[in-house]
Amino acid sequence: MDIWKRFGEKEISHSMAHYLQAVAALKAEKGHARVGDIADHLGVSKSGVTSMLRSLERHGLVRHERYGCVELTSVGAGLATRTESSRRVLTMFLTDILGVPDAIASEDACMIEHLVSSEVSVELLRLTTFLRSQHPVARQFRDAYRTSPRACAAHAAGASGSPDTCGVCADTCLHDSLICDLGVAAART
Amino acid sequence: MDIWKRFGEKEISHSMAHYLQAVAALKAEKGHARVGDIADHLGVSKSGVTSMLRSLERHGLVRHERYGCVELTSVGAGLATRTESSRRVLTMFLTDILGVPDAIASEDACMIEHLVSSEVSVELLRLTTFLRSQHPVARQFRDAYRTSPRACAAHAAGASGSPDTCGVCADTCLHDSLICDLGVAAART
DNA sequence: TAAGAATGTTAAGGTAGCTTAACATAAAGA
DNA sequence: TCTTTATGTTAAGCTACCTTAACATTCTTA
Repeated sequence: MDIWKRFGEKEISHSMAHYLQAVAALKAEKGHARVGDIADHLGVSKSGVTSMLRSLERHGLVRHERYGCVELTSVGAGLATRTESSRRVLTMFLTDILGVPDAIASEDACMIEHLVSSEVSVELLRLTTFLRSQHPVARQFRDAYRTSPRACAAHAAGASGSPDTCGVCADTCLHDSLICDLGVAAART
Repeated sequence: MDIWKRFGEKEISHSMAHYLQAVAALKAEKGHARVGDIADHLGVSKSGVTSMLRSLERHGLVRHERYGCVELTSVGAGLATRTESSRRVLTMFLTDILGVPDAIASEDACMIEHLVSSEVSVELLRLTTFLRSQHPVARQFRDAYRTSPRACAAHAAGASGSPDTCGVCADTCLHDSLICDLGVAAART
């Protein structure tokens, strides 16, 4: 049970992913990426950028010489592209298939874009493409799903929760536990 | 464009989420959670547990007195349950709907369980429940989806990639960019 | 071409989350 | 009770990522 510890061992951190994407975006937008541009783009200080660039350079993801422009290595560029693609797929899945509001979809996608394996991203792309398509089954799905119950079917039925009928929730209703109001903000103050 | 910075402002961090789940699991399993148990369960040092408990106490998520047992507050317990539920829903979606291998599904779910909003978790539960159900449309979906093409349909067609036909990929094929071999490990050594 | 503005780096410091080593407390047994 | 063992805490130090303040370099322009 040690998977959780590998969080810090991912190929790139959340910050690194966004620095790489910033460099790629600036390069595409204005032809070059400089420390100040990156700082503005990400809303961090220039000194923070300098030190992150040192770290990215150590990881072989960018090239940067003192007072010069920043370039992505091929590995860095690949990572930037993959993260960006992952974010796009996630966002589209969350909005178009799950029907979550744009703001929430964007935020969730931003948080997890760099943590989702390429296997999952690819399958998510496949599912999203399929369910958005003109395939007759996809059309039927969209019609039927719109009216599908919001909560776990077995428990939503109200009938003293016969758990066996719900393979997802098993013995406890996941729906309720997912939406409980935690009031963490209040606890902090 | 500052969503990305709120990564560190989530109600709980990855580590905190797993500490809370560990306490809940130990409490359920042996009736109490002590520092050593938590350390063993998570594979960290006891001193690390002590200091994390101080932090969790500051956040109002646990109660802990010197040399005593650890208790979850109601907020902490709610957070533990929600994270656990989120993980279960994610894992089931990834394995049963997307068809990703168990090991990858577990790892991805572990990484993002605490980062996914409850809105998304709830909708994911609804979708998973529906697609696993005996609803005729769900059955048809399972039959049809099994043979659905693995790549973005428009690009997979091979035909000089007419992008307009693929609403997901737009101008660049996301499928290819998601699976590129990055060789980051190699770059590190 | 020298002054001033724009840009970039270094230095020092803060939080989070981990480590090991040394120390403190509690529990058990002779 | 007194000692041994189990358990928990403190101290010091590490990396990552951010900050501000001070300093260095480069660009621009008069």
